Amino acid sequence: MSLKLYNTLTRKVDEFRSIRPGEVALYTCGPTVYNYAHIGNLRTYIFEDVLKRSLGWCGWKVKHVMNVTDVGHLTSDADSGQDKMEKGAAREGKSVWEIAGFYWQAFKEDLVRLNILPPDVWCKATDHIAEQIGMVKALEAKGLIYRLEDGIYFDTGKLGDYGRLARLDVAGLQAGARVDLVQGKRNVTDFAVWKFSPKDSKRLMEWPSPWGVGFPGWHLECSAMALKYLGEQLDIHCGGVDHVAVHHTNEIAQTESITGKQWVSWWMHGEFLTMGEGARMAKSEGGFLTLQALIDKGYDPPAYRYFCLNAHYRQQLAFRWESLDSAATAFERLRNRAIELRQAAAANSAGTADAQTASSGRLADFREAVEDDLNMPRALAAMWGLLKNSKLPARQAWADLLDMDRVLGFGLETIQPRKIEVDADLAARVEKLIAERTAAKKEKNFARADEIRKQIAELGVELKDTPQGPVWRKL
RNA sequence: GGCGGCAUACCCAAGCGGUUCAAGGGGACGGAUUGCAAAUCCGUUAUCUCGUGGGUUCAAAUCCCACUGCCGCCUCCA
Repeated sequence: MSLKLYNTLTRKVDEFRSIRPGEVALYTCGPTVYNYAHIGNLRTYIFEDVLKRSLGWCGWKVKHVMNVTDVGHLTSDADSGQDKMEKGAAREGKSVWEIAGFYWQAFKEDLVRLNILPPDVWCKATDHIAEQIGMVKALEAKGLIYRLEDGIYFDTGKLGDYGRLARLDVAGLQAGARVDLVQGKRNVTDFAVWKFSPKDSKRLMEWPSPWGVGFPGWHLECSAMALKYLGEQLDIHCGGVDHVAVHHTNEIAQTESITGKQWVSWWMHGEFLTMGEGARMAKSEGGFLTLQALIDKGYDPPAYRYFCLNAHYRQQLAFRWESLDSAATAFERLRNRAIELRQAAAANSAGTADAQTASSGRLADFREAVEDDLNMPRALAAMWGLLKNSKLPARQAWADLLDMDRVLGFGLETIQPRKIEVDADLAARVEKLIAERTAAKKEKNFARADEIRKQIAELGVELKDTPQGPVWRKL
């Protein structure tokens, strides 16, 4: 049980130790369900999945909580007064609740398609309004909040170490702030813990509170739900790097103000997937790639997972189609190799002592990579080392591969050959051509055979002659 | 303006003081196999080299400084 992890709090890689022996309380920031997740979001969830699997693989029992932000919060168009949820609802002519339900479901499906294990607890912000109001009350009792026209704000100036996580230079922020100052805020870094509904319009989502009708500030939900499900101290809290400076910093401020204890031992952040051609992938900017878009282009979701695992989680990764192609090819080889190995293993007897040794060497490399701050590129290298080792008895290699897959999460145990939906019409045409070609081959009329193969290729079908006869598949 | 990161072969990407002066994947090329292909297997593909220029050190891709280029955050974007 030795695992070294980078901690944003200390900016160092340290050996992970849980608060309670053998158990890990893990909180990961979940999606705001007003639209589909884009592949950049998904990269972060893949990283968190690898973290969670690695903890389990190293022997910890993990309790994982993930929130779902279904409360509308403000868009970046500060003056519009509309929030993302309501905007999504207006766009699609549905209620905010329908929107939230729909995209949450879509998100869950993405997780399944990427072999991301679901959390033990899903918690929705709107199911925890009372807890959030309770936190504001607690903050009020400590004299840490103040009231402005549009909401109740947290006074960050009262905290000595505000911004410790992000190492914020608060003075510097004030000097160079390019954030529009809310009128009356005492510090640039102050943030809303409760927002009032606009006087002239009724929001679709709003709740009464001791301070007035409105809705909770965004940062509050994670604090409230993490406290509820994981207690006052938890081991690891994750999210995207963009959350370091604001969201997580504010979560810490609120939570630790209330409990008086260090809340989170380990903060971990996944780096961004960037779009090669300058365009940034952001939900709020309209154009973004979803997992479904990749599928529509013919990629299998685990190929995207492979693409992500090929780079370290703390490294920015530029999305390029050719890089994805490269990952997709590698993943197909892995899939085929795994299927062969599974079949061979079923027929094979256990290995010799020598083979056992060779095998444990590979596993040792793999373990070292995992334990070194989740170095998946190295872990994949170890996996290929195992697959390339033809001396290893199949049963042994298969057992080791499955063990590695507990971390990698490609679902190799039950993986099936890639199949692409083909309509019956096309299938019939291809079969007919193949029959003709087989006949031509029998007569040694290879020119004719090649011509037919060309015709088949024009239908977007790849034809292979195997010892078992011709095999085809739609590309 | 503040904070942070990155520059390694054709591409992606590990390595972060010596113990391999550089993993793995993709691609390309050569060979085996094939009627020819595909798939598969074997081999080759950074050796005045790790953006450039200095420095530290017995020793640097790995540490320090400068420069250049790129990227991200500081907006309720993962």
